[in-house]
Amino acid sequence: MADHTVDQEAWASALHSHGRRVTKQRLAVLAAVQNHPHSPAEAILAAARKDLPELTAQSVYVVLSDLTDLQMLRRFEPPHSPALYETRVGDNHHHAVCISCGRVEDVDCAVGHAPCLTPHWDEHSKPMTIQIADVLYQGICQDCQAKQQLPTQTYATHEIGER
Amino acid sequence: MADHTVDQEAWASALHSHGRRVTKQRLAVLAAVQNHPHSPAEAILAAARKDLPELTAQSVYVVLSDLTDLQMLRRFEPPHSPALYETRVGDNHHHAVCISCGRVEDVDCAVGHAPCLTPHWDEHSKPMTIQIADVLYQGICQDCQAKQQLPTQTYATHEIGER
DNA sequence: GCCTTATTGTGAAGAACTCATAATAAGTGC
DNA sequence: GCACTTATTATGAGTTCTTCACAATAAGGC
Repeated sequence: MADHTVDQEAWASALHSHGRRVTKQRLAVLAAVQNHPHSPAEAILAAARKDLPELTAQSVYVVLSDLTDLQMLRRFEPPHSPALYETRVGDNHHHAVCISCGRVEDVDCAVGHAPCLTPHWDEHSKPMTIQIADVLYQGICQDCQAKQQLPTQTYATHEIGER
Repeated sequence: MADHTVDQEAWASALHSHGRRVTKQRLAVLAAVQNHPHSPAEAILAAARKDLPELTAQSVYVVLSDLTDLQMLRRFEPPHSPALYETRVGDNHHHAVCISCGRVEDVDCAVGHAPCLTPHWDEHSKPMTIQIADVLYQGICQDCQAKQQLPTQTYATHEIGER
């Protein structure tokens, strides 16, 4: 583990520049998200409570959605799973989700810096001004692929959630 | 409106080929999804009840998720919105969501037939075998863009859901 | 038409998230 | 450093979307 003081100061100044007060709750949530990327609110609460036991779930929800609006955090929602959060923002990366175990991996963009930002519109649709293009890959991770080779293992279609 | 009998027979044979019985509930749900693409379960229930008033919400949920597993329907979950369903499957198209009003438009793939199916993996991540790449565009539709020009209109950040 | 078993309806429960309001504490000025 | 103002957090309940267990119903094969 590296020196967390550096991160804390970076978070503090980022909060300041967005006109937010620097509270231990926000710092704890930010640290928890950084140490546990792709985690749901519940897991972030659990992690943050190791530093700050009196933190409540509702505060975590408020902080997460506020920081997401500020673009200090990024939120994404895999199918059949609660929303996940991460600190890696602004680099336009995407995600791959294992449909068997729910594991999430980061994926850099395949088509350069701003991929697929110029969609081909249907003839009958009204074009929109696109701001974000999120790509969600779904597949099977190496571990689950290995498990499915075993004879006793039945094909688990929708077993997402790593609880 | 075209002749619905044709569609019904197509749905019936598709259900048969998946080993499912042909029930009026399934046909009503399929017709409702076809006539109201990108609709949540609640709207599908309402639409299907016009043909079949005794249909229940729980049946709709069961039918929708079963038909989605069979790939006869496609399900996707825009942020801050319940799951939406559509009958257009197997053509690898994507979706654009207006972050202001929640309107959804279909988008054909920008990069050909199977776009972005070869992600660039992080150095530290374990590659997965990718099966699906869902692209979710987020932007502002023409109507909302026009509305935001008006002085009295405040910037509505997260008003999704067309209830 | 009858029978078997998939399918649907019933009623309730669960997970994830949000809301209203009171308590607390961060930052500002003295 | 201390009081004050207002943003922030905690409390407790409520909402929404979805699923579960089990009984009632009906589709399709004989």
